[in-house]
Amino acid sequence: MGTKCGRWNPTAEQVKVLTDLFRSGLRTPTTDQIQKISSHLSFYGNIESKNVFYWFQNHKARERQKRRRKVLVDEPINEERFQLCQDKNISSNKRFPEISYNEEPDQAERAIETLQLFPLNSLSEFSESEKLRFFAEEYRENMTFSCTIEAELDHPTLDLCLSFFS
Amino acid sequence: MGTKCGRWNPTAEQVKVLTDLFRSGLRTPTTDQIQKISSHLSFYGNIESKNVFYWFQNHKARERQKRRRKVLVDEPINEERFQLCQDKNISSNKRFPEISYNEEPDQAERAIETLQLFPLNSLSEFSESEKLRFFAEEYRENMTFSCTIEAELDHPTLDLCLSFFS
DNA sequence: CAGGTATGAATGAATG
DNA sequence: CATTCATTCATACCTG
Repeated sequence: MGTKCGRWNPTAEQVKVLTDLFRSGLRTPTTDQIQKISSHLSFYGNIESKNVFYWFQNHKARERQKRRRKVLVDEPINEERFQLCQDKNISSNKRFPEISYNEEPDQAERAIETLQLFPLNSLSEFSESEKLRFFAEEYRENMTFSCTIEAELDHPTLDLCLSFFS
Repeated sequence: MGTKCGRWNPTAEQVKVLTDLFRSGLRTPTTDQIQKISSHLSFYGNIESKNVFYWFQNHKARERQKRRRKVLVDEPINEERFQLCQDKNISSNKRFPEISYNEEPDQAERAIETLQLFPLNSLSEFSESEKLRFFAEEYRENMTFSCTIEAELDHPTLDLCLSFFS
């Protein structure tokens, strides 16, 4: 338990709902949506609207950051390894299963490979393309979002078919 | 060795380079810098960008912690202020209407208590002195950072003379 | 092996 | 939306 209670400590159920919403495409909930989500999640424990707000802010930002770094470092080096890394993803964190490391069979080999692919002076080229990187992920932003989350518990379903386009 | 690869385990060389960079004044590297550093350090072993990111975050934060603890020892009076400031956060957020479905019974009480101990003007004053206190150590933050690390090995030098202010 | 410490990792909460 | 800070969790490693 986070006992200190200085800050919000989401329960597993709360995280699940939030994650489901996120995976369903919700990124920047409106005030109304935040209210409803918060109200719904209060069933599972203490929560405030701002917690929901921050959660989405953080989750979106970190998803972006993660991708930013992956694309530049992992992907170009070796796509197969990257895939393997994703597939072998084992939750190392009880609360938020995240990416995990896969053991590189040969570190020295990879290092050499990396250096060959990315001599220092060629790295600067990526700075440019870095800026036009992720447009695709934003395409949902202004779309109507309609989703119903199954709570898997005896709590009423969270119906988010809100007046989204008013 | 922690061959488990459950989490990144920096090699001595990696730590040395990172520490040298830190000592040279680098505190919060940009994404580009993180990329370059990570790429460079991959020569010494497996590493990801986020490892570099976390390393600087942690190192800076813990440096701050140490300094703060030292100050607390020197001036015990400040300790109370620190504790109170950290434990009881004033809920005076304007962005969030504080709909609060689960109101903490003693929240109002604590808020009053906090206000009594720290009238607004004294709080801001403290905040300012805090900033001043640690200004010295961060003065490099926005300055141009230019440093060349000697790797002491047969690996090419890491040249971080980047376009810092673009 | 137990307990403590150092530190990697994560994330809530801001701020500009 | 990015960036940063504070705090906490998790784990490697050391020591007795």
